[in-house]
Formats: sequence, C-alpha cells, structure tokens
Amino acid sequence: MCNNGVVPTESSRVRSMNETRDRILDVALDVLGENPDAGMGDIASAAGVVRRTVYGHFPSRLDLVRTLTERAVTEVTAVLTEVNASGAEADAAWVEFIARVWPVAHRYRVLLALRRGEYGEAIHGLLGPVDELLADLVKRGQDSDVFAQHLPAGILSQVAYGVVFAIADSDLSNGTLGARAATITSLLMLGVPETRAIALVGDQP
Amino acid sequence: MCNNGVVPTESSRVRSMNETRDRILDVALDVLGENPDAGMGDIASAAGVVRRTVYGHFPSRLDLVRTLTERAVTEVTAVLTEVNASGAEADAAWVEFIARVWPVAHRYRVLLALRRGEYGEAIHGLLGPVDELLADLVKRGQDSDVFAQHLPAGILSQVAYGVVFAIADSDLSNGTLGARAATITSLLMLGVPETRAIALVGDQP
DNA sequence: CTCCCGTTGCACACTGGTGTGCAGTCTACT
DNA sequence: AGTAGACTGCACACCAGTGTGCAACGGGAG
Repeated sequence: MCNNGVVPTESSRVRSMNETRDRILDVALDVLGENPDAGMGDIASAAGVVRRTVYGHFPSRLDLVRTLTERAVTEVTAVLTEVNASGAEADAAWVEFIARVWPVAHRYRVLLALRRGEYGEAIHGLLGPVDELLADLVKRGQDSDVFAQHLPAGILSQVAYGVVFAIADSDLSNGTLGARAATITSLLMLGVPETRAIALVGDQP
Repeated sequence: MCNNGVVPTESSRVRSMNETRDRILDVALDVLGENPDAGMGDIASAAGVVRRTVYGHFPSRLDLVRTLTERAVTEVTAVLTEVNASGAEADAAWVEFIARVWPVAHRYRVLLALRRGEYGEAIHGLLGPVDELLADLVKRGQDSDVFAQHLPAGILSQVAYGVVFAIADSDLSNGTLGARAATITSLLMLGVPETRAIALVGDQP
C-alpha cells in the first residue's frame, strides 16, 4: 500500500464529493446569514446543485445546521484555548481573542438567529464548551481585578460575547470598524477603563 | 346627546370587542415572546378565542405584528421624550430611561427576534423615530463629555439599546437583576466610569 | 469496456401555516 | 320582539417547505 494512514484510494472520487459537501456548507452560511429562514432549495441553488443532492449529504435540515454549529464550535474553541493558555493579562487576552475570533463570528453570525426557534436546543447544547472557556477567561480577569465584578463571570461573559455577536450581526460588521467597535465596546462593558481600552486596541488595530 | 366628545353609544358592545382585541394583542406578546414562530392558531387558543376571530380583528399576521410594533413605539417614545426633556445630565437621564423602559422592553422583546425575517422591514420602518430620539440622547452625552466618543452617536446608541434588549431577552430578564445588569452594562459601554455608573444606579435601584 | 456511484430531474406524499367563506348561535341594543 | 353584530365552527383552497423514491446520466476507477 502506498498510503500513510489516510485513505488515498478513491482519491478523486471522494475528494470531489467532499468538495461539494464543503461547498454546500460554505454557501449555506452565506445564504442563511442573509435569511435564516431560507430553505434547502435556496441553499442548493446557491451551491450550484440540486436540492436532492443536499439531502444526499445531509439527511435533514437539522443535520446541516448541526454540522455548521460543530464547525463553529471547533474554530472558536481552538482560538479560545490558545488565547487562554497564552498567559497574557485577561484584558489583553480578550483583545486578542476578539481580533482572532472576529472573522469566525462574522461568518457564523447566523447561529445567533438560529439559536431560537426549532434548532435552539441543539445549538445551545453544542455551545456548552465555548461558554465554559469564555467564563473562565472572564473569571480570570475578575480575579486579577482588570474586569469589573458587577456581574458574575458566567453572566458577564454571556453578555459580552452576545454584544460581539450582535455587532458582528449588525450593519457595521464589514471592514475593520466593526472589529474595533466590538472590541472597545466589549472591553468597556467588562469594566476596563476607556483609556486602557483604547490603548489596548491601539496595539492590535 | 349625553356624551362629551367620545362615542358612548354601543358602549358595552364596542367595549367588549375592544376587550377581546386588546386581549389578543396582550397574549400575542406572551406567545410570540416564547416562540416567535408561533402561528395565529396558537395566539388564538391562548387568548381563549377561535382562529377565525383573530382574523376578524387583524386581516393578516402582518397587521397584528404591525399593531404590536406601533404600541411599542408609542410607549417607548413617550418615555424617551419625557426623559429627554427632563434636563438632567445625559448619564442620569439614561439611567432613568432604562429604569422606566425596562418593563416595556421586556414585554416587547419579541420584536427583536421578529426584526429579521419577513417582518424586518416593516418593524424597522416603524422604529425610525425611536432611533432618532435615542441618538439625540447619546449625542447630548457625548457633547457634554459624559459619554465616550469612540463611536458615532448613531451607532453607539444602536449598540447600547441593542444590549438592553439582549439582556431583556436573556434568561436574567426576570427580577430586578436584569434591570441592574442592563443599566450598568449599558452605562459602561457608553463610556461612563465604573464608579460613577454604580453610584448612578445606586440612586435608582 | 464495464461497473460504480455521485449527481440529476422528476415524481410524490406529507405537514403546517395562511387566509377566506358561510351558516349558525348568543347577546346587547332598539 | 326584533335585529345587528361579534363570535363560533366548520369548510375549503392555497402555498411553501420537507423528505423520499426512482429512473436516468456521466465520468472516474477497476
């Protein structure tokens, strides 16, 4: 055998299949991002494929959404653990986290809308680990007195990341303005003084 | 004639009709608040009435939502103009605004979810006046240097009131905790220092 | 060349919500 | 007593989306 662990056989076959599968997922993010109520037909058309084919890859609409959510969780978790382990001060870590998670949040902003109504429970369940890591970071900031303690870490982290998603979902999500706005705003609401907040984002524009 | 300007005739008739109409509207807020995708049937049942009757008062689902939105706009505008005219400092005015608008925001939180998808345009149109008044208040605060200027007033006001609605929509919307959280958080993100913010909400708990 | 298999295009049944029509009932006003 | 009108209960047509079945087609793998 000429392979080294991964399946090389059917190379072109399964590769083109995975291509369409990935294309469906990618385009589903765009389409659902514009209209969370878009149907499988809309997604299929946008992916240059027939509705029947989409059902070939994802037996039901829920499967598609679930896969999308799992993707998002994976990406966000990767960034979050890395930032959490960097040993930087909590506020600086937060700035880096937002900067790196911003494109991801923008791409997956649709999950915010999908979070209520029909798929809410499924998405909420998948998002558990992310919530924990987020709360850890905020807790660390509160313990070292760089974040305010007017709210418990669990809630404060939820509100803060809610704001980031809200801005990512709003009109100003394009360009760097959105990222700056989200970073400064979330820092302020975490209790970081304005001067310090602006200094921090100045470092990473 | 025995009336003084308003129609007294058909008193009991139209009154009981308005009662059911108002009851439908009230219960629609509750039902849609729990599930924005609830159908006319669900609303009708919850209102103790038949689906056909709802269509008697509101020819289409859009009419119902529009009426709900108009109600919300009226109530919020009333509070906002009153607070805006009180002549208080902008941050204090903001605190009073949130305190008084909180029950309203909580009741009408469903409009946040309904704002996208199908009715988004209609709702957005109705909300125009509110946005302006809100921006005025924030602008006043920025001009008198009690609010931060890291974002233009139009955007900052949108983000701030978005956060208030987000908290009103979240799990901690019940009790006074939600109101406190929303007030402090929005003050912080408006650039009010933490000590000042806590002092302000201490005045009006 | 032949087979496999992803894809296509069409078919269908099913669900759930919307909006309408109409005859009937009950009740407050005349 | 009679009537207007709000409400009911049932009917219907309509639409949009979901999920499935199946006979082709077409290109890469054996």
